[in-house]
Amino acid sequence: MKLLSKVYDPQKVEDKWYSHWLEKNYFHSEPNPKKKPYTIMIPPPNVTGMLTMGHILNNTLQDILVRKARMEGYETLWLPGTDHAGIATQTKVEKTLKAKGKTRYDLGREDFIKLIWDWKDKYGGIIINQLKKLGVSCDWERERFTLDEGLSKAVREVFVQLYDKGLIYKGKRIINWCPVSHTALSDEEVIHKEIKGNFWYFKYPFKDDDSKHILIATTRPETMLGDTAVAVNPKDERYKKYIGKTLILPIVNREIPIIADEYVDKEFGTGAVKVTPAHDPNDYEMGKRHNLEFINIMNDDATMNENAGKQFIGMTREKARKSVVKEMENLKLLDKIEEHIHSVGFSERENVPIEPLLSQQWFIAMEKLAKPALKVVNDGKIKFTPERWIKTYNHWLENIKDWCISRQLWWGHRIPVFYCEDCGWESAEKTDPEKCPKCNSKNIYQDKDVLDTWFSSWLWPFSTLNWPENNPDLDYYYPTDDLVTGPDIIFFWVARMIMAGLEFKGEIPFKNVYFTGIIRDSQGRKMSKSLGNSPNPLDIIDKYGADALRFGIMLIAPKGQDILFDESQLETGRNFLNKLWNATRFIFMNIDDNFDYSKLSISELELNAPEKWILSKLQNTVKSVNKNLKKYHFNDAAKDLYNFTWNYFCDWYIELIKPQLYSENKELKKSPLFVAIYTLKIILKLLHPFTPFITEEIWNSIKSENESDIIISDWPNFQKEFINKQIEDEMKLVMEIITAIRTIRSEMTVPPSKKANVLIKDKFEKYKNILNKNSDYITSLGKIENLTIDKNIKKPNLSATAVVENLQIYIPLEGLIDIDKEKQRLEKEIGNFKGRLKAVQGKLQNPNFVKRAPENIVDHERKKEISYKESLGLLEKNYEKLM
RNA sequence: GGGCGCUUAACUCAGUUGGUUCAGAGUACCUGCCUUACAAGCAGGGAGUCAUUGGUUCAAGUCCAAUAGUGCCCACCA
Repeated sequence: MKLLSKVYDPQKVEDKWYSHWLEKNYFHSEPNPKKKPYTIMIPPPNVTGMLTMGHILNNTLQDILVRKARMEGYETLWLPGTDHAGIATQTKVEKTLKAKGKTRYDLGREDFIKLIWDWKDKYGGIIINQLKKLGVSCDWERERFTLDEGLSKAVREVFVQLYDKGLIYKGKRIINWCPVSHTALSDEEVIHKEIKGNFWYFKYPFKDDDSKHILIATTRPETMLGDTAVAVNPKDERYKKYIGKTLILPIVNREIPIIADEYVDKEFGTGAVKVTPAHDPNDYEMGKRHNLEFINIMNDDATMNENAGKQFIGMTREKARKSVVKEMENLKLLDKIEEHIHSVGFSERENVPIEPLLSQQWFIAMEKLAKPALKVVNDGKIKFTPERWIKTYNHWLENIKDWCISRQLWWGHRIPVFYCEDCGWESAEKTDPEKCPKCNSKNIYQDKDVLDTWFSSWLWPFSTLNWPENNPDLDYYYPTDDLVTGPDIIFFWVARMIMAGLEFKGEIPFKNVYFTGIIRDSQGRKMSKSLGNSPNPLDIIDKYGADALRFGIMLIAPKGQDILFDESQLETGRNFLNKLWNATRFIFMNIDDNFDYSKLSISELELNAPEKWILSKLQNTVKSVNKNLKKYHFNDAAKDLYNFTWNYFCDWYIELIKPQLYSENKELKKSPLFVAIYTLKIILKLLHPFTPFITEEIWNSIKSENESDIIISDWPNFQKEFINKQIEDEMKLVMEIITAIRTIRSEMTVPPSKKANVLIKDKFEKYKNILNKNSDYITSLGKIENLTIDKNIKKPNLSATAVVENLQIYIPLEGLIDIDKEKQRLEKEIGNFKGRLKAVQGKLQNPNFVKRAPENIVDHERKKEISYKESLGLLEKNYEKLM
């Protein structure tokens, strides 16, 4: 037995056990044909990442699933890793260069990449170490990185397969160009925001007659420099006569045609649209339909190029906008400016407006891949929790567009396409060719672009198991079981993993997807660095301990709803663990060193009512926790454990057995104490997935020598034989009596130190047995001097009364009783019962209710009516006696 | 413009299959307690027209519809 401090101190415990678990290799998994596998692949955090509250939520959930599965006897693998996060990482390292006044171009591609690898080796482990603080039980021997050798191989295999099938293609399209990171982005990496802007009305004069003009409205004046037409709706009577005529584009003085296109909305703006095919997706489509010229007026960084005209070269978009407007004003071609709110695409990473740009990029044709992915989810082969995300998933996949996968970055998987300068050969290759297979020329080069980070992430469930090589790990662990992730990456990641799993592995990648909520601050705002409202989880762990953080988060995290987080909520978790700690201390204090409780078993003990009762309640809890975890109702499971431990075990059971524990007769304490230890041990096991550290600490001080660490102990299964409904009812009555006595004492302000006499009148001797059996418990918890139970008791003068079922409780309070107070109390109680009676009678007087409601419901209402009437009668009698 | 959520006590939220201890928890508040496990505690208490309106039903926080407020996602309206 150990001495335990009065307050639980996580700092002393957590690191010790994490090292212990690692030393014992409990987290490591190898294929074991005798066991069923249970596998989770971690959503790999960015190497650049720092632990956020989102990670805490997500990884606690996974750890709960994993630890439970491990205890249940599955061969459990939780495979960890990090994501190379193309743009984020490259930007981060470029910033360190910039501080030295350099750019990546000064270093050149090779050296720059080497620099990022150095950075990764130095800082990439930070988030992993932070996760370890949380207690996650990942198999660190299997840690992977989306840019490591094995994953690169998988990426290349996939690229070549899709290329050879014709599903990867190169094309000139309007893409989202990020002018800060100088790369194309996929549609998913663009966030639309409502921006207050302007509508500028410009006059474009006719070629034949420059006194006449057509009025157009635009939100982006600077793009007029690339206009190659003006479009109107063919049915628009106002403009019909002008179709086919030629305008002079001001400033540039280019001749542009007026074309007719259905796309144009007659009602919007002026009904005439300037067309800039190289800088707007819709205009691009129109440009193709009408064979217009595509004039790109911008450089990669969204400054103006020579096509924009000499006076604009080098200007930023913003500056060019002002210049163009001014110039138009000077030319007297600016008609008016109106305020206009419209949506602008922003780069997700850099938070700057993206530029739609015509550019040569690589794409994946997605439609074919999407179809089977839709099927497996809608057929229920992959289950989503909460289910409603299926709709979002369907909507995206049904309207899926081709995925732009090329990025003009240096950090990432390079596109494995090779070209021959001499004969024009082009091919995707699994290994770097030394010469052109067609003409033997050595004049070959590889595509300069790299792949979107998600191109490696979407292979994560099987690339981490060394696909494409056939190997025992892949056979054993794939498909994985659960995926836990946020709904914000349902398109980026979840949908694409499903597509990849089906396409390349021929099998779903996971059976269940649990979508967590998003953690927000107490005002409902998203946590973000710029707002400074994102607490550092490591500080919280220092303050409360990882267990309290885990448990606290689980208590407030409802299924799939967003979570408003406030640090004070974690106090509940911390207090709970302290309660558990102290309950343990209490038990320890009562264990005699010279008695070995591990030699006892429940079957050979004689159990009193409280023992039977707590064992029954315990099994209810086991059942409920298992049910809730199975349904991913983590907060309900946490609440089950909280309520059982605090309200049943501590508040009632331990209090009930105290007299026996303090008794001189050692025999008397054997059975209650053993049941206390037994119950505590099961609580610890159920709690272990939620709060691994404290449970391992307590477990190791209480377990018998032949038992293992709790982390690999057996998970408690429901044991029906302990359920005892009769005892539960009995104890409920006893507890109601005790509470009634306490209430009177409290309301009559009888101090706890003053013992009282209590008389209980059991008129019909209905509860004689129960009362006799449990009178000691009532005496001790009610702080009673003398307890008298009889069928013939006369209410003593000046006593407070209460009614439980049809028992009357009298507490004589000579000298203490305040008649007015007691009257008030009784009036309140009487009012209470009258209300209830009225409600019940209302139901019973409704003939339809009696006729149509099921019999047991009607029966129950009748019983209630009788009982209320009885209680009311007794209360009223007592009230009258007071007068 | 479409889709998906949310609205229950002062605050943050549970409430699964309509019925029975279903009107709850934690925090906060009030009263009394340093009762030898725990003041991060114990005992007791007050507090809600379950957003509004209508419908289905013997019976509605619970199912349906509409409305209001609020949040998120998707969508090419210059």
